[in-house]
Amino acid sequence: MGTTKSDKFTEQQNELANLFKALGHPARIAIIQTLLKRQACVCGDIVEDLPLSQSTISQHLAELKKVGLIKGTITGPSVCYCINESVWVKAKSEMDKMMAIAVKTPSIC
Amino acid sequence: MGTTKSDKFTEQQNELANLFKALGHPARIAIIQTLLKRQACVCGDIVEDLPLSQSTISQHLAELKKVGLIKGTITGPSVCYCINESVWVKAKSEMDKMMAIAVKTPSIC
DNA sequence: TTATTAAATCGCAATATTACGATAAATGTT
DNA sequence: AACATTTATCGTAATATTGCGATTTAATAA
Repeated sequence: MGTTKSDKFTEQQNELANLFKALGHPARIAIIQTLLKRQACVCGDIVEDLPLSQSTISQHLAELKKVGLIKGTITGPSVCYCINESVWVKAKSEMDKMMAIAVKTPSIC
Repeated sequence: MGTTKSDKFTEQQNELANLFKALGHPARIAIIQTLLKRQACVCGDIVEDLPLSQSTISQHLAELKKVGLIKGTITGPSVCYCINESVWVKAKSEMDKMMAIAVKTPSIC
């Protein structure tokens, strides 16, 4: 095993889980925070900011890109990454739907 | 390796990542949705609802309990699980802080 | 063309996660 | 006490994730 049984759950449950999962690593949180602060930035700047190797950061960027939370465009020899606003809008609304109910649900046990 | 270098990131980044990570599996999303719908429910009911074995669900419940998103109290022979409202309030505000900025950040690349 | 720089990908090792059956622990019932 | 029920834990197997160095790829510069 070691494999998530995605086929046993709904499309919506899998999508939401994938979004959360992509944000479930401190390096990826740090990357997002950097992009929010700088609006956009070159991959190399992120590598300088974070205490991880270039190849490791490249992998984290790829995972964030896979779920659409960020996008990157080639600008000459380097790649400029930024927040993919529209996906965040959708992600936030999905997450909010759940969280808004959760914070109003009394803990009755 | 295979080990996240948590010590290289801030407490806040690790906490946020751990919350997201706990929600980063469709079974755990499904469990939360069930608890939101029923307000509270016995472990066995969740096992009946989801297409996973009893032991697997017990592990997912333990992970959600570890980060505090749910809590369980023993009632006779069974355990009643419910949303831990106060932790969700804190989690939501942390997540919102990031997401509110993200949805307003223009995609400039 | 030949270098130089930037980023992605490959290959690998270590650890983590997912899942299940079997077993154990705890409670309630007969 | 003996049994049934419920949930947690153990042991194990398969796969995934994390991380790094080395290499490759792509684009510019000399």
